[in-house]
Amino acid sequence: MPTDFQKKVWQKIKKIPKGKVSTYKELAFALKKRKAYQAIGQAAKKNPYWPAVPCHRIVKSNGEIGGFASGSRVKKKLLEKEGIRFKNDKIINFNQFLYKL
DNA sequence: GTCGTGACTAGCC
DNA sequence: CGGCTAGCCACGA
Repeated sequence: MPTDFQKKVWQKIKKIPKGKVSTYKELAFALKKRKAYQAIGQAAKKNPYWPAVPCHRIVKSNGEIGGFASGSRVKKKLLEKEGIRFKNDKIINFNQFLYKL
């Protein structure tokens, strides 16, 4: 049973257009709880609607992929498929792909 | 009700 | 620039 918080988080994530990414921080800020970035991660992890909810478009604020329940390798692959380039586990031109809410 | 954990971030050394 | 610490939020035990 999803909580309101999680639903809000997923709702935000779903708004991220293809080929773009967002950060936990931005998401938290959009939810009026800028310090809940870790809670965002909790919601993503418990996300039952994957991959309906593109939680793979959420990355760390420094441009790294971060973690991923199904494996960061898959996450990277999905993002690359959408046109995002990686340098090891960091996004190249991260700011360019960043989708600000 | 309290404690520990986590897909985190910012600050300090 | 790399490593460690503290702080914040939601969730499960």
